[in-house]
Amino acid sequence: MKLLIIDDDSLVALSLKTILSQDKDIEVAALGSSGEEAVRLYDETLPDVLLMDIRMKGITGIEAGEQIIAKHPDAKILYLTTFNDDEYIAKALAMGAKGYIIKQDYEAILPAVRAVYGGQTVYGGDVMKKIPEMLKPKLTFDGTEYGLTDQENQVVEAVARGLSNKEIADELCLSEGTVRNYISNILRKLDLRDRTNLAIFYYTHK
Amino acid sequence: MKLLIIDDDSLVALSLKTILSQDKDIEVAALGSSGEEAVRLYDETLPDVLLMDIRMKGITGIEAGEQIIAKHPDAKILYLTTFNDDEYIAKALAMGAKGYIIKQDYEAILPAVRAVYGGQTVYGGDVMKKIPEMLKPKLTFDGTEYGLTDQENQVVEAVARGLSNKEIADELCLSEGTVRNYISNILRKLDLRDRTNLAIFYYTHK
DNA sequence: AACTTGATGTGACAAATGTCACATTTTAAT
DNA sequence: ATTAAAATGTGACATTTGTCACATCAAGTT
Repeated sequence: MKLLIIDDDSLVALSLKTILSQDKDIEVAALGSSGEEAVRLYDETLPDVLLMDIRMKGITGIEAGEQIIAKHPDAKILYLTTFNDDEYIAKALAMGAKGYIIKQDYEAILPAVRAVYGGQTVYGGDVMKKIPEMLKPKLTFDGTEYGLTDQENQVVEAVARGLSNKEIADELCLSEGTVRNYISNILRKLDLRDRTNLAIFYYTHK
Repeated sequence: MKLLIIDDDSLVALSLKTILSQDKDIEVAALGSSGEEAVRLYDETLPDVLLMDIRMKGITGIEAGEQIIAKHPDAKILYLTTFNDDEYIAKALAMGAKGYIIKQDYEAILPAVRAVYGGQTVYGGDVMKKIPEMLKPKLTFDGTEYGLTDQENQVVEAVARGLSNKEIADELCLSEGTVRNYISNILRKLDLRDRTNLAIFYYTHK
C-alpha cells in the first residue's frame, strides 16, 4: 500500500512515517507539509491512501482535499486532526473524505489506514458521536445574535409555536397590545414582514 | 481480541468465523443467530467486539444493540448488513454503533474489525456518502400524503416562503380571492388555524 | 342536451394582525 | 434625587387574513 503523508509539522510527518513504515505492507511514497504540496505530491505519487493534517498554513487540508478529489474522485483521504471541530467534520464528510481521526491515539492510526485502504470509512469514536446531534435540528433559537431582548425571544418562540397574539399575551402575562408592539419591534429588527415570515425565519435559522 | 459473531444465517456466521479466525489476534468467543442470543452471549463472553447482523428474526440487531449498550456502554458493536438502508444507518449512528459495513465486501470485514477494536468507528464507504444528504433537511414537502391537490401544494410552498396572498396570486396567476379559498381548504384539510401554523407545519414535516 | 364536477372567481364580513403615537410605570444610572 | 432608559400599556387605524355563500365556466359524463 502506497501512502502519502502530509503534516504541517514536519516532525510529526516523520514520526508518522516511522510508525507506519514498520508495517511491511506500507510504503510511504512521500512526505509533505502543506496543502499545496499535498496536491502536487498526490499527482506525482498517486498513493493508495493520503494521510493529511487538516489545519495547515496556506490552504487547509479540506481545500487541498477538494482539489485532489476533483481530479481523482476515488482518492482515499484520511484526515488527522488535533481537535474534533464540528465544522471540519461536516466539511470532511461532505467532501467525501474516507476518514477523520484524532492524532492523539497513535495506536488507532495504523488500523485506520488499513481500513481505509480496504475501502472503509473510518471516523474516530468521538467524532462519530457528534453526528447524531448534527442530524437533528438545533432546538434552541438564540435571538440574542440578532439583538433581541429576552422577552422578545420568548415571543419569537411562541410565534414559532403558532400561537396568536392573545395566546401569547396570556402565556407571558402581558396585554395583547404589548405583544403586538413586541412583534412590531422584532419584525423591524429582523427585517421581516409578518409573523409567518418570523416563524419561517425561526425554523430556517434554528 | 475476543470476538462475538451473530448472524441470522448460521452458515454466514460460520464463514465469518472461518475467515476471521485466520488472524492470529482474533479469537471467536461464540457464534449466535438471533438478537436474543446476542444479548445473552454478550453477557457471558464479554467480547471486545460484537459483529452482528442487523436484520434478524425476532428482535433486530438494533434492538439487541440497544439492550447491550444499556448494560455495557462501552460495547463495540459492528453491524453487518446486506443493504444500506437510511433508516438503519440513522438508528445505528444514534445508538452509538462503532461500525456499519456491507456484508458483500469480505476483504473489508477484517480491517474493519481491527479498526473497531482499535477504538475507531468504521462505516462502509457507500454508507458514509449518505450522511451529508441526511444532514440537510428534505426540501420537498409532499402534501399528497395529506390529500392536498397539486395547486394546493404550490400554495403551501408559497406560504412556506413567506409570500402574501397577493403575491401568491400573482405568482400562480390566480385571483387573490381564489388563493384565500385555497388556503381555507388547506387549513381545513390539515386542521390548522392560520398561515403561520401552516408554515410551521411545513417546516416541521420536512 | 342535460347534468355533474372541478377549478376559478367575487363580494361581504369578522377577526387577527401590524403600525404608530402616545401614556404609565419600573428600573437603572448618574 | 434627578434623569434616562427600559418595560408595559392603550387606542386608533389600515391591512391582511380566513370564512362563507354564491357566481362562472370549461370539461367530461350520461
